[in-house]
Amino acid sequence: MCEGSFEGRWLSPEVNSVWNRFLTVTHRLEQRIDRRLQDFHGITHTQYEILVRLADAEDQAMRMGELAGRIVTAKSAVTYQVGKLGEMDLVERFKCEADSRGTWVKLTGAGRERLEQAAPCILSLVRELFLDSINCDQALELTKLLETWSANLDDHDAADRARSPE
Amino acid sequence: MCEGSFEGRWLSPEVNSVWNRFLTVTHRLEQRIDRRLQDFHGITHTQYEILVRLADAEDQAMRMGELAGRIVTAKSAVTYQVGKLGEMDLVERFKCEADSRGTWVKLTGAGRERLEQAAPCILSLVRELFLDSINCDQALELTKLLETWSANLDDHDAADRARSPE
DNA sequence: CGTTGGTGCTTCAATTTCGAACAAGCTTAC
DNA sequence: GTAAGCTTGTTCGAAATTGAAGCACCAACG
Repeated sequence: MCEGSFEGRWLSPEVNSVWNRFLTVTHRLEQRIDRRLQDFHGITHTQYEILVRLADAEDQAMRMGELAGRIVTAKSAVTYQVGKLGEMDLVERFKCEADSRGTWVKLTGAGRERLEQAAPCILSLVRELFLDSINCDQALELTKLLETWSANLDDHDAADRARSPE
Repeated sequence: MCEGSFEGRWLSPEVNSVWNRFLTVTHRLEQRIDRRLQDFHGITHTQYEILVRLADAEDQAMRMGELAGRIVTAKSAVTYQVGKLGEMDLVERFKCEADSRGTWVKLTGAGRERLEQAAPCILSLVRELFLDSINCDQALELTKLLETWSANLDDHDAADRARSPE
């Protein structure tokens, strides 16, 4: 990237340290958020993410599969967590009319309430740790970076799909 | 602390989407790396991280606690994974002379070999997905961002430590 | 029709992670 | 010295995550 084509087996030290820092920072961020959610709101980060996606969705409802796609985890994990959220009455399941294999998950009133309690707390943490301390230019740059990475990952996924069906 | 006075309860949409993308991208990156490590080299990402840290360490050895600090996980998880790596003979444990509560973990020859096999594969993936597609300025900017976040997290940890001992 | 292939979700066993409780050993302050 | 309090690392049980296998259903082509 900076030092052009790069035949060595190892990354140059500076580059390696960028990647290490990246891993460390992301882990620490998630840990922080997870802890705060559990301490103050009794849900895990995965559960919170589910509530957020549902709240954003049309009709506050979503299909299991799409949910699994958005938060990035195995489908079986979503089944499990939606089960948990169901026990807490934060979420409800409905059979899907159009496709009877399918399941809709819908935010309940209690679910919406819980989210509205938790969200300001978490969002202020996100601002504090992640966003407040960066300026406009940096935010713009970050957005670009994220888009780049996203596109790279998409390419990679596409390449995989192209390879395996053979 | 969480529900205090607070009028912008929600992040603005653009800002929110930065955070969401960030979460998504980091998860996808880790997933990719994990899969490649398991498919081609028979170790998980956590195990790989342990090997990397040990290789970087003086004498290719490290104390359990420091290891847990570097890769960001619970101490018990490190005990577990070092156990696994021990079974595979990639790592060895030694009692610590200076402090007999302590344990040293040391990379074995086989461990070093395994790492040298895996590293180019993983690093090229990291380059491909993460680093190649960004230019020098962006890399610089990213480094700054990571430092900022790191510092924020440090402050936060410090604030915690200051609060709890009371 | 029917049968073949693919999809959506769940179930299950295996693995991993976490936090709390613990044992053992250091350290400090009297 | 020794008692009180930290630190280090492990153990334990509970929770979460994963991938594979399975089940029920759709779609589409003969």
